[in-house]
Amino acid sequence: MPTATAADAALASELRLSVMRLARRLRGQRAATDLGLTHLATLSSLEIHGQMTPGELAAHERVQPPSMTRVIATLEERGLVVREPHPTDGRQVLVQLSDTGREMLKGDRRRRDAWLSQHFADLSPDDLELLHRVAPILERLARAE
Amino acid sequence: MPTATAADAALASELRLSVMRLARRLRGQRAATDLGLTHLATLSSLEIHGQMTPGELAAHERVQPPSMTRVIATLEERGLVVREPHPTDGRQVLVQLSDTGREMLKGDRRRRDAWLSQHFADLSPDDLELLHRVAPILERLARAE
DNA sequence: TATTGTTATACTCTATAACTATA
DNA sequence: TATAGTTATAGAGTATAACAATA
Repeated sequence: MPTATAADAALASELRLSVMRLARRLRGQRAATDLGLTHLATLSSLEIHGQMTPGELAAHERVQPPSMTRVIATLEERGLVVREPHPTDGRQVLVQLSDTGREMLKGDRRRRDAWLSQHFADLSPDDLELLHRVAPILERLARAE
Repeated sequence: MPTATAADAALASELRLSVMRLARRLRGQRAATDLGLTHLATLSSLEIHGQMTPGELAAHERVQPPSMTRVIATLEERGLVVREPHPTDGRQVLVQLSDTGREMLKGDRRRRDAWLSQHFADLSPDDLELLHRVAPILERLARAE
């Protein structure tokens, strides 16, 4: 049935453009913390999953290991994460959120999302409900193989 | 009512992370054309709106004018757009899609969206319906003041 | 030998500031 | 003077390739 495929392609195109434009917009709002999005996402991952190795973080955030090395270096410089040697494998490193990082993350969350939630005011309750239901779907797409 | 605000903030946080992760994922798929996302969005805008000035394109794509200058230069180098002097205002320039650009855009659309629509296979019809309804909302957010 | 992480290097995208040409 | 566009320059983020340390 070619109709379904064509509809999918049209939806893909529309969704893709919207997501990219919104992402670019959101990227512009990061000035409040002066941390990049991968930095913040990395902190969030550490908050959720506890300590992780650089390799795990790289896989989780979908960046290459050298990129994660740099992200971690920046976070460590600012005292937001702590690096510890792995107890049994000398090659590996364990990264975890510092108390400073945890507080910063918590205190900053409201600010980080201020722009977006502020613009929720323009949306109807139905639209908000829709966003609430669709967010996990976008996350699934982002994490798909 | 603090509940609504807290719920909005939580939704904002969730949506923000999902959108950014999906955007990063989509960015990685651009290899097929080796053109950046702003380049492709610019071509799309020209396809939809016809000829536009660099300033209009910059405003539409939410980038600064010098960035759009470079985007246009790349597109012109590849013969995808044509620059013409403005008929009445010597300061302005009109940019429009070339035939090559139009064909490239058309022929490339399927490939560009292949990754995304391919992953629609993992979603239920209900999820797809949700995505269909949410795309314009994301676009509205992206274009909000 | 294979794996984990890092360093060295380069590329892409975007921004701000300064400049040119025209209105 | 003000506006449209461009050029010059810099910064952030990411990638690949080469390297070091450990398993």
